[in-house]
Amino acid sequence: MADGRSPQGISGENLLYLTDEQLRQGIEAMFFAYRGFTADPDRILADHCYGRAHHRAIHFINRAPGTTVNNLLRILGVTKQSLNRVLRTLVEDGLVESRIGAQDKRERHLYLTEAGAALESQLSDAQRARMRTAYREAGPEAVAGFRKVLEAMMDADMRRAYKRLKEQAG
Amino acid sequence: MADGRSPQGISGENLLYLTDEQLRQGIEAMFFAYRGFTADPDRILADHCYGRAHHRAIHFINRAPGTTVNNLLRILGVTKQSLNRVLRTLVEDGLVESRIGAQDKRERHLYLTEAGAALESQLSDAQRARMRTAYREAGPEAVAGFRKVLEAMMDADMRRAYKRLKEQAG
DNA sequence: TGTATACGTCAGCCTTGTTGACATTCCAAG
DNA sequence: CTTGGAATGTCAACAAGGCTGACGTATACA
Repeated sequence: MADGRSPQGISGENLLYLTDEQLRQGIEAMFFAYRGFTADPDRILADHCYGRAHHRAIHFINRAPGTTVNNLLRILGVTKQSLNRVLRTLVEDGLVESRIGAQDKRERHLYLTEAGAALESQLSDAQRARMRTAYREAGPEAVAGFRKVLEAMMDADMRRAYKRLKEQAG
Repeated sequence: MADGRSPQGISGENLLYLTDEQLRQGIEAMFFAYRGFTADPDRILADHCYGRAHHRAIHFINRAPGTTVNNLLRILGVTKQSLNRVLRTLVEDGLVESRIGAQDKRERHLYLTEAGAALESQLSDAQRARMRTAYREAGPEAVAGFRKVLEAMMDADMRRAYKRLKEQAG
């Protein structure tokens, strides 16, 4: 690895895209792209005195209405204290509704209110617009590859969560 | 857009990958993948009592040795106060050396020390390993598409910074 | 009845971002 | 030579959003 090549690059096949330099460019691309990815929602959120954490909660509540707190916790990968702080302000501000479960009354099922859905679609529109431009610029084959690599980059449990969401509404 | 299709999806061409649902899946893929992307370095950093901000500084100093603080500031997109705090601890801990500029003595040129380079390569190895696995799993065409979409997702100034780094050491 | 689960909450800590104010050093233009 | 502005560093204060630990309540279930 000290020669700037991955072990695979040395063995037989011509895997130039696996050189350390190519991998590093991929790493930097992820870094810079993620900044672009969050830039538009961040601006909107700032106007509403919210942060990225609120966006994430709103996004996944919209994606899976009626989801429980525990479920959301697993998807977001934060502690319940962190999530609760965000969730509490969203409920107080009337963007999220928390309903006690019908079967299991310990659970709280989360829903966006009308106001919550309005903010969600404002954020979502902005982020999709960026995505759409990038997708159109890159073309369908590139998009397929993009998603393939991203999926391969996820931790196993996140990949499961991702696929579950896809099937749910795909 | 209320019908779940992008405007482009309606006009003539069959651009199914631009439906709102497809775009949303891309958004979620970015979110989950970025978690995986940072997971390995984060674990290593925690052992050293550092955070992601230290990683970013170390990465780009390694990438462009002798870079100035201002240059780093632009690349990282944070305030000088934020960067300075991180940089100060790295200098105090002997991972980064800050040399006063030869031509312009106001500038500080940043270099990794041996210890800094050691941590950099530990972090880098871990992150590259994840990237390599993902790349190998997805294949060369997917990788090309991945990078194409990421580049298209960046803000203009970040795309310039990204390309400059690529040319520098590509 | 006792244990486990789901959720909320309080307190405190850390990292990492922000703004504002101010000092220093130095280049360059007048 | 002086002065304006750029590059850098530093102090202070603050906020978001992570974290841990501890504790309480309601519910479910064996």
